[in-house]
Formats: sequence, C-alpha cells, structure tokens
Amino acid sequence: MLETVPRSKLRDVVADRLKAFIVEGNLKSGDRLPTETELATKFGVSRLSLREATKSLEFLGIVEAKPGRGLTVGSVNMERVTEYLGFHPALHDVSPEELIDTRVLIETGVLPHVARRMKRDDTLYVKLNAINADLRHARSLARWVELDIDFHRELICASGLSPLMAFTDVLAVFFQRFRESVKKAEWSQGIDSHQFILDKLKSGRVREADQELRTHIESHRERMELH
Amino acid sequence: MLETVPRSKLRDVVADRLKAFIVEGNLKSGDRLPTETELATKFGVSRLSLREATKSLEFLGIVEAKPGRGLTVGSVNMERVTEYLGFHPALHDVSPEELIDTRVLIETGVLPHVARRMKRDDTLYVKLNAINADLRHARSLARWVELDIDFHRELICASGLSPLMAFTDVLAVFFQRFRESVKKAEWSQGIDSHQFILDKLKSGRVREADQELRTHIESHRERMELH
DNA sequence: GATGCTTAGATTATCAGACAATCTATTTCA
DNA sequence: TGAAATAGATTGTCTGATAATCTAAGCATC
Repeated sequence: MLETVPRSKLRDVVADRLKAFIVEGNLKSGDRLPTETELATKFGVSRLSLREATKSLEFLGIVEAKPGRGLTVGSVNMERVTEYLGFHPALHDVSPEELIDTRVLIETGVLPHVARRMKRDDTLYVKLNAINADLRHARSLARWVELDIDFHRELICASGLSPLMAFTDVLAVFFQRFRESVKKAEWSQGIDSHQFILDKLKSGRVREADQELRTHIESHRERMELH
Repeated sequence: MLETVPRSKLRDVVADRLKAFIVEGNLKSGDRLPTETELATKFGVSRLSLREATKSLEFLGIVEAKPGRGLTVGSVNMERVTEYLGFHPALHDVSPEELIDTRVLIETGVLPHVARRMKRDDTLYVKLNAINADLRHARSLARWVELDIDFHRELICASGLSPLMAFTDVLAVFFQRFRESVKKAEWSQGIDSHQFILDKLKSGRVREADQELRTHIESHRERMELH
C-alpha cells in the first residue's frame, strides 16, 4: 500500500535537474542560465512547468529572474528561509537534544582551528572580546540573545572553515527556540563562560576551553527538562 | 541608483498574504485552505499567479497540494531547506584544505553518536556494511564515487543529528572537487578503511575509528599537493 | 571619435481557457 | 449492511497570447 508514494511531481523533478545543471556546470552566482523556453525543451516539459520549478528556486534565491535579461544563478536567501521557517509552529520537529548535540559537535570541533588562528591573528580575540563586552551592557532579553548568537557565530567564523558558515544561519533559527530558556539570572554566568573560553583559547589551552564550552551549551539541556 | 530595487513581484505579495492568512486564522498543520480559484479571486490575481505563490510555499513544505483534495497547511520540510543549502554563498570558492578540515570535523565529531546508537540499533551497521559491500563490486569510477558519497552520508545520518544533513551537499562539493584525486588504485584501500571504521564503531572503540577516519579523509591532502 | 538618445529584439510576467489526473463523497446495487 | 460504481470537485499540465522590462545595436549630435 503505497499511500505516501512520492508522486514525482513534474516541477520537483525539473527543480532537481536544474539544480544538477548548476552544480555540474560549476556555475557561480551571477552566471547566466538558458532561457525558460530553452530549458523547457531541454527538459522536455512545457514552459509553464519549468516556470513552477524556477519560481520555487527563485523563492529561495537560488535563481534570479528578470524580464528582458533572463535567468541567473543566485545564492540561498537565508532571510527569506528563516522568515518562513520561523513563523511556523511545526519547527518543533527537531528535538532540543539534537540541537544541543549538534551545537556541541560543531562548536567544540572548531576550537582547535580557532586557537591555531588566534596565534597569528590578534583581531580574532579582539572581535570576540568586543561582542562579550557588549553582552555585559545588554539591557533587553532580545538584545542579549542577539549578541549571544553573534558570539557563537563569530566563534565558528574564527575557525576559517567557511563551509560551516552555511550552518550558522540554520542553527540561528533553531537557537531562537532556546530564547525561552534563557533567564536574566544566567546572563552573568554566560558572559563569564564566554570570557573563560576566549582566554583559554588565546593561551592555547584548547582542552579546557572545550570542557567549558561543552558545559556552557549543555546547561540548556537541564533548563529544557523543566518545561 | 536602485538597481536592486525590490520590484514587488506579484507572487511574493501573494505569498505574504497567504502567510498572513495562515497566521491570522491560527491554522495548524493539516488544516484545509480555500481552493486555488477562491484564493485567486480573494487576492484579486489570476489562478496562475496564485499558483506560483503556493508552489513556492509548497517547495518549503509550508502548504501541501493534492489533486481532488485541495490545499492544506503543511509542516516545514527541513530536508528540502538543507538540501538546497549547498547554494549558500559561504560554500563558494572554498579551498581544498577547508573542505578537508570541515569533513574531518563533522565526520569524526559524529562518531561517538553513531557508536552509541549502533548499540541499540543493529540496522545501522547492516546498512553501512551493505554500502561498503556494494563498493567492492563497483565497476566504474562514477559508480564508486556515488557509493563513497553514500557511505559518508549514511555515516552522518547514523548519528541521528538531522541538522547535519545539510552537510551532505558539502560532501558533494568535496567529491566534485577531488574527483581527479580518486584513482582506482585507492579503491581497495578506501574500502578496507571503511570496514575498519565500521567494525571499531560496532565494538565501541570510537578513538580508533576516529584516528582511521581522520587518516582516510586527510589522505586526499597529500594527493592534492601533487597538482 | 566619443557620447547620449532611440529603437528593435529578446525574455520574463501575467493572463485566459481548456483538458487530464486524482481524490472525495455520494449513490447504486447486491 | 457493505462494497462497488459514479459524479463532482480540485489540482496538474498544456497551449497560446499579450504586457512589462531589460539589453544591445543603431543613429544622430557634438
């Protein structure tokens, strides 16, 4: 009984093929694509069906279309994605445990790289330190969460591993869910934790930084239990 | 000069209004929406324009459409989002070193979780083992690469950390970039490496599996030097 | 020769109407 | 009563056409 049989909708197939076309052609942002009519005949579908595929991709920012100019390759519009993902209550599909484990994995994994780059580039420490300083003066909860996300994002950026940057945006969406579990009482504790991690990294004590960061993130786990 | 002036495209407006319709009506997953014709007249656009909006939202899983049944509110399709995350600007022009470092970080970071889940779920080992078995009988280089990607993808999936699924696209980029460095000569070596990692994971020896996987991935680094 | 304007072509944006495919609900028959 | 056939509703896809918009070539002017 294949009730949930994936009735291969035409536009999904076309979207896949178009995506493959971009990847295989190694096309970069701004590169021109064939016209709608050409792509339609190439894929063997009507222009309308092709449009439904391109419009879906355009909604994500993956392709851009302008009259008179044609289709060009774009890049994922994260604002658009988070806007439509954030409003939806169904975001709770991913368990808090998964989110925490993922954060621990990525952020602790990044530490050795950060420490290594800190030795040659002082600005990394300065930048992270500045965010933590701002954190001390945050008045509202919203501002605090914003800066907290910034800190962890910059920590990942400091590793120099740009592929991980793609994750930070998606993770940021998930982090919003922990907003509720952040109490004013824990502000100072979190700031001290950040500072401890920074200073240990600067002096090359990766293991101690790792231990602290792990505790810092997993502290959310207990708070989630209460709900 | 506003070249990037946001010419309010019709479907974006419609998508916004549809989103507002869902929010204001406090509609939940599975709730029915008006038909395409009704929504089209309600918003004062043609059915086709409305479709372009709904299809965009459907691409993200926010609405679902079935012939004969109509439109319903869906749940966000996270896989779809992460699947197309490969087009994130951060993934453009990454150096081979970064790709290797990122792979090592993610894949070794995943190992403890995989080992833990393997204890309770035998199918994980079976599935990975089956892929590796297929790998032995791969005739063409293309087929070999495909299965190799499958293996590493399933390794990540076996961790149960769904946010990391986005990484599969990074894998695709990696193998695309390193296609040249994969020679038939290394086939058997890679298969043995996979098998070693699997067996160590099954017996809970995470550290040994970690060491082997690290070497396995970083072997590409030396080969790149030659070019 | 260089510069600015005009025009023609190309391409997407939007529309209208039609038929096919598929699901739901009713009706019909045993 | 229960199952099968039927009718209606709804989305999926197609064809064709017109409007809006951009690009580039051509032209005139200086």
